[in-house]
Amino acid sequence: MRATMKPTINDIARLAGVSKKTVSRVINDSPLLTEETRDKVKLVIAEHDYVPNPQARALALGRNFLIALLHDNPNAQMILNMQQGILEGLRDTEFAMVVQPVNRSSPTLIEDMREFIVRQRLYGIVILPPISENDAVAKMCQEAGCRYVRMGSAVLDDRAHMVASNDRDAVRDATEYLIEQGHSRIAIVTGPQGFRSAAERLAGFEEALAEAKIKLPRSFRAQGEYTFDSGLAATEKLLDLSPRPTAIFASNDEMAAAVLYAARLRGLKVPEELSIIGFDDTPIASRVWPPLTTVRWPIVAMGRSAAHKLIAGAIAEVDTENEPSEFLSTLIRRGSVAPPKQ
Amino acid sequence: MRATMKPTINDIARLAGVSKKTVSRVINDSPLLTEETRDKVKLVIAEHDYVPNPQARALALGRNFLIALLHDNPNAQMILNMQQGILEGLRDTEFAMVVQPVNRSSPTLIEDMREFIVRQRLYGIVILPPISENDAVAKMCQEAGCRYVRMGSAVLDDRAHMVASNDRDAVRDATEYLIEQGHSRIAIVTGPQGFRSAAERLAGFEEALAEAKIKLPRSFRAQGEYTFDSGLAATEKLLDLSPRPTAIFASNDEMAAAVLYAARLRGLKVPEELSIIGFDDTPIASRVWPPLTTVRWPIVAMGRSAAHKLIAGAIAEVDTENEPSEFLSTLIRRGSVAPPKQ
DNA sequence: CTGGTATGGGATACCGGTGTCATTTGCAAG
DNA sequence: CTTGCAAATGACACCGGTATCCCATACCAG
Repeated sequence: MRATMKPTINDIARLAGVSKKTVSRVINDSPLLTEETRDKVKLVIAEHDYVPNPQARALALGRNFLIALLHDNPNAQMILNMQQGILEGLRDTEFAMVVQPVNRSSPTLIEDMREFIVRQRLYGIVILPPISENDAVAKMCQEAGCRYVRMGSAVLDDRAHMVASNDRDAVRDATEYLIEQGHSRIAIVTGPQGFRSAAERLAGFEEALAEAKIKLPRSFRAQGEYTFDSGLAATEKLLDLSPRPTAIFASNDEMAAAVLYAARLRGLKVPEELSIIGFDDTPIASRVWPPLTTVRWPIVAMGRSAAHKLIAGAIAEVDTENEPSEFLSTLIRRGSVAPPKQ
Repeated sequence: MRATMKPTINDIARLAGVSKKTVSRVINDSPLLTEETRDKVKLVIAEHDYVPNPQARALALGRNFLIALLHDNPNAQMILNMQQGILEGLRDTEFAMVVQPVNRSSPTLIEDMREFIVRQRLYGIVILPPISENDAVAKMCQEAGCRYVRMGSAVLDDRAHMVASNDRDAVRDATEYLIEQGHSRIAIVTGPQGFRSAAERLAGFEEALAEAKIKLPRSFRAQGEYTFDSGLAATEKLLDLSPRPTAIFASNDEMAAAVLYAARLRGLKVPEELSIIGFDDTPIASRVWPPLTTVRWPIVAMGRSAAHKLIAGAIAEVDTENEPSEFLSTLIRRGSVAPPKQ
């Protein structure tokens, strides 16, 4: 039915009776054209389903229309939501999104990434935590001539390069909620050493306790690694204490699920004998019994914002002015928190 | 330090004292070259970190080096594993992977997809279930001149275009396991109408029961939609029955988690009073208590295979001969199955 | 009527590769 | 010492766009 060959700019130029440069001007919304000429060309373009070849444009313009998502993160839902957000931000543009997981502990990390960026001539790159906390990576992007935006749990770069949630405030709120419920023996399962998000969440937790003049014994701070198994081990230690905590804040949902699991293993009733708050609001939080009270951060909106920051300048409609660099999280109250029974 | 500009083929040609065509031949492993020339050029390439511009190659060759992953699926872990598999299959090639979610129920689905394919001049496309079951989509890919591979739970296209698990066999095995344990009142929460995977899983379930001469009352077949909430509603109906089933097979883990949740709501002990088997082996299966017995299918291997099938021919090292078009699933035995207590 | 100046639009080179075909080189046979 | 032929290399056009610069026309003032 339709032409079997994709029409090129030359075809359109010939059919419209103009030069290919004029067609190019129409495509690029050049202001130098008569309305008449523009309409004439646009009509031909529409009639023939003409789509400019992005490879040719990329070659001529010296930049590719590819945004990469870089991650080294086990949280599938988070990555997928981020993908969704970025794609929303890229909608109706000619940009596409490529996804690239990396290995944080690889010794050739920086070189591998540079190779990837150079190979694909990437236009921009969104870096997810925890690797986004690595300044060397950001520096390399800069050097490689690739725009970048870092996602994170605190602002660690200038506005243009950062989209952050405010984990500290969110955890402070969550902890205050536990305190309001009457808890005073509150423990935390922290995230891994060296993770900014882990540090921020711990800081928020400590701030809330300090403000309420509640002491945090060293033993109430158990180290986790953001994984289910590490959460399990950490919780075991906490529940072995005497007196044991009446509430536990886990630095992510994966570990919060582990806290719940560990409580079940010992026959502890949740939330009557142990209150739990998690972080992330992944699907797992609402699939366990009881459903977990947790902190939700606006991943999709943050992804959208990151995409906008990257392509601002390339796309006329996108302006980065009203893109915040910090997003607010909210506490989702479900069934895993209750006042302590004395 | 390093040259600030990326070297081009002309730079390399000049520095090596050969024509750019010769450099091109080196890049493409042409057999027509002297070892001497080849080595000389390769040395220069290495010295200057030269990477051919993929956009230029794509333009000259008339095909892009982009593989797309198309999905319309709520299962984040599955999609991410698939991404991982595809990227493994693409490793050390110049191909990159772009990700594109679609809306199955959009009336403009086919046109949107065609637009996407044509716009990006995609080299190939991996289609995930359930949209992979849509023959119109496959036909459109064909027409648009885009290679495709469909993932699915049964073979519904020729070898070259299909990577499938065998859900029917896997569910038959799982059901037989329940029967071996002594269950005879076994119910199923099915997947949504019109999904091939749902039909296959149901078929396997029915085959096992028929073989064991166990009757499947109509009321023991509750319709779900692969979502947690639908699984919850379906389970409520099953548990209202009298006598109620002693075991439930849920057609995916999300719904299996809902079965568990529903059992808890009524104070039923799992697995003592109710055995549960799920499907997918998503992380949630091992995060709930008790951990779910479930069917695991080799998503990563399947993704890798799909990528290989797509780029076979483009990459010398990849041959599609030993790529199976059907992959086997395995039953993962955890804690949600026990003999019925009479 | 002439000359100056905007302004729309075209000719041509160029982006960085690849295909085609011509040319050079090496070496055995005549 | 030619000639013949195959192997190795190069010249040049081309892929489908964009940038630069130049020309044609229209409009205006003097």
